[in-house]
Amino acid sequence: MTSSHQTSVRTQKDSAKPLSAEKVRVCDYCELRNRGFCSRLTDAQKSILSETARLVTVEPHKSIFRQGDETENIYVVRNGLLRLYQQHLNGRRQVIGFAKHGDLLLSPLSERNEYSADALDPVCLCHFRRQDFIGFFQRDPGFSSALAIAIHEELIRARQQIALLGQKRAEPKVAQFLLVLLESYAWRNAEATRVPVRIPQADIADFLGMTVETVNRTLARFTRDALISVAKRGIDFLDLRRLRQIAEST
Amino acid sequence: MTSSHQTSVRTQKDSAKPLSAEKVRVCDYCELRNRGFCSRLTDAQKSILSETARLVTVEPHKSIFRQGDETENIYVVRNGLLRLYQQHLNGRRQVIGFAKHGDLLLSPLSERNEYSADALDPVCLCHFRRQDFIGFFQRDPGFSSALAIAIHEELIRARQQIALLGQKRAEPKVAQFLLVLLESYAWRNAEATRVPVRIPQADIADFLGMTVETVNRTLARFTRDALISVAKRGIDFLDLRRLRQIAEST
DNA sequence: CGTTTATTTGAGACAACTCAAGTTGCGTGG
DNA sequence: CCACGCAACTTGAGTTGTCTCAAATAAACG
Repeated sequence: MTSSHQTSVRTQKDSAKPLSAEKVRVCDYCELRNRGFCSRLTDAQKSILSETARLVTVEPHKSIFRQGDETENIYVVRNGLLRLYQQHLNGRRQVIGFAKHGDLLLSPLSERNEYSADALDPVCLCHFRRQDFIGFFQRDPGFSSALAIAIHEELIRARQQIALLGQKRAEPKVAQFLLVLLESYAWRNAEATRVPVRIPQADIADFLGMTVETVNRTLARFTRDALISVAKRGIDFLDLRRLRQIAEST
Repeated sequence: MTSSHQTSVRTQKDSAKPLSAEKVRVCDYCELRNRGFCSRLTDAQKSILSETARLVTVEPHKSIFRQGDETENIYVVRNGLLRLYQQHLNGRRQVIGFAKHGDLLLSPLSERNEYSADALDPVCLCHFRRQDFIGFFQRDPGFSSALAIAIHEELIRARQQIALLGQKRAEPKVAQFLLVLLESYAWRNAEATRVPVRIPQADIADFLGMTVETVNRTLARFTRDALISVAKRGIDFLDLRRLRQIAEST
C-alpha cells in the first residue's frame, strides 16, 4: 500500500441498509418512463416490473452495494448522482463512472457485483430483486432485448471512457470529462450549462487516472481562464466552445 | 494533425472485399461451438444460424470493416487476430482491443460500426447479415439473451481495459496488457506461456495510451530482465510470477 | 535488392507526480 | 454560537518518468 492520496480505501462508517423501501405503485408518473432503461419497455412490461419494484432513498456518502457481494438487487437511478468504482489488488481505486437518472446499475447477468456504488448526494432509486428480473428475462423476450440494449449503451459509454483515458495530457482529459458530465445532465434542456452537483476532486482523479493535485491545478486553470466556474454545489460552464477545443486537442 | 508517431492515419491501400465467401455447412465440427458467443446458443439455434452464415478469410493488414459505415454484417472470429480501433476527431487513433477466436464483432444493435477492424495475421471469420440476425433476435428470445450475455462479457472486458488505462506508470500497464493477452490465448492449455502473433508496437502504444518509444523501452527492459522473450512471430513468457508482480504494482 | 515500414537508441524538455504544508469548508459537541 | 477536528481543497518546490525530436538500425515486401 502506497502513501498516495488516491488509493486510500475509504472505510464506509455505516454501509447502510436502504433507509426506506416502499412499493412503487405505477411508473406512469415517473419522468424516467421515456428515459434510459425503462424507456425500452412497453407499458405492459413496465406495469409488471412495477409490481415487484421498491423505491429506496440513500443518504450522501452511504454505500448502496459493494463489489464482490452477491447480486441480490439491481437498480434504476431516479435522482441523484452515484459514484461507481472498483477496488484493485494493489489498493488502487478505479472510479469507473458516475450514474444518474435513468441509469441501470448492475446486471442480472452477473452473480456478483462487478463494482461498488455509493451516493454522492441524496439518491433515490428503484430496485428489483435479481431473481424476479431473471424470471421476466426468461419469460419475456422483450425484456432480454431491452436489457441487451441497455448493456450495449453502457458498453458504448465504456468505450468513450477508454478513448478519454487514452489521452496523454491532463487538460484534454479533464475537459472531456467535464463535457461528458454536462451532456449527461443536459437531456432535458439541451443548452444547459450547469452541472448541479459537487464531485470530489479525488473521484475525478481516480476516474481519469491522475493525481488530485493535477486535477486541481487543471480545474484552477480552467477557472482562471473563465472556461468554467466552480460553485459550492456544482459547476457552471462559461465557454463551451473553448472547452471543446481543449478537449479535442492532442 | 500533429507529427506524432501514434496518430498517423494509415491509409489502407486496398480495403478488400472478403477474399472468399462460402457457405458454412455445419457448426458441428467448429471448435468454437463451446467457446465465446456460439457456445451460448442451442444446437437448434446454431443450425438456424449456420443457414445464413458465410465463411470469409482475410489477409493480413486488410481491413474487414470501417468505423462509421453502415453495419451490414456482424462477425464471429474463427482464427487469427484482429485489431479494433476508433479514429478520433483530432486524428488520434485509439485501439480499443484485439479480437480472437470466439469473439463477436460489432453488434446488431448499432446501425453503424462503432469501430474499425483489420487483420493482424491471416484471419478467418463467420459472418451473418445484420438483418437476418435481427430477425432471429426478434423471433427467438434465446438469441437475444445470448446476445445480451455476449455484450455483457464485452462490457466486462472494456472495464478491465479501463482499469488498465487508469494506471499511471508504464511498466504495470505493459505487464497487465501482456498478461491479458496471454490469458486470452490460454483457453485451451491453461498453462500456455506463448502468444503466437506479432503485434506491432504502435498498436500496443495506441491501445495503452503511450508512445511507441515508451512501449519499446518497457518491452526491452522486460526482455533484459528475462521476463519475456520476443520472437519473430510472438512472445514467450519466461517469468509469469514476476510479471504479475509488476502488473499489480502501483 | 532497393524501398518502405517497424524497431531501437539517445539526448533533452517538460508535464505530471511526489512530498509537504497550508487553507478552506463543514459538521459536531461544548 | 463558537471551538474543534476532520476531510477536501489549494499551493509550492523539487523530482522523475514519459514524451518529443532526431537519427540509426533492422525487418518486411515486392
